Amino acid sequence: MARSRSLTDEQMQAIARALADPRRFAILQQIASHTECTQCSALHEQQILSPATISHHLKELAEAGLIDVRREGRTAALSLRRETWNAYLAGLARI
Amino acid sequence: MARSRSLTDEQMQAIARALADPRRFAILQQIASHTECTQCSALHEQQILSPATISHHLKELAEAGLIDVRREGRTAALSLRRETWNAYLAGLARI
DNA sequence: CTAACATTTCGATAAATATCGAAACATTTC
DNA sequence: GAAATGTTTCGATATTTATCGAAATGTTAG
Repeated sequence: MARSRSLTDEQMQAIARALADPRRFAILQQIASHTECTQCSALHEQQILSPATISHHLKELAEAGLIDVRREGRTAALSLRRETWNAYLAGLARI
Repeated sequence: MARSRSLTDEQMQAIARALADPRRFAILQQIASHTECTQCSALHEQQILSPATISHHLKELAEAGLIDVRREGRTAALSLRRETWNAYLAGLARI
């Protein structure tokens, strides 16, 4: 079980912002259900977005702490950080 | 217990967008903990925002289904719609 | 009905940001 | 090391949107 300490207001906001864009959220969903998204290009095909834009969104998600990006050469393993995700849900629930 | 049916993607998005702005989120929090926010002007004093802007944010929150606004003359009762809120949390949890 | 108060609408502005093409940057494989 | 493949950075653009002041609208009380 992930050790999720509670998030600061800034972290909460960063995540809320990251989730606000529909495409970005779609990307996150795709990563969460890890269906073949070991690369940017996989996302590129499924979403109708240029590699540049995908790259930008992945960066945002990573900076918000929502995903992990492990690069191994030309491949990448994208994964949802459940720890952050749960902490975010917990934060919202505390409203 | 409110019978919250699950939200459409559009509703989820609308809420995510509504939560993305820090001021708006602060307003929502204030409403949720209903400390004396029976009027726009109360919010006006606590947030550093013009009435016009508060009004705008309240509209967004209402349109996203996050709050109820019951006006009674010059007073208003603002309240969090727990039903929507829970449905949103449930939607996110389903990722 | 008028004065006082509270909120919304309107119009404008400034800041944020999603998007892309092209160029630069890795990394692997031949 | 050159070609191929995949990703990021850069610069530019267009859209969105948060914000406000001022005017308009509504509501209560004298």
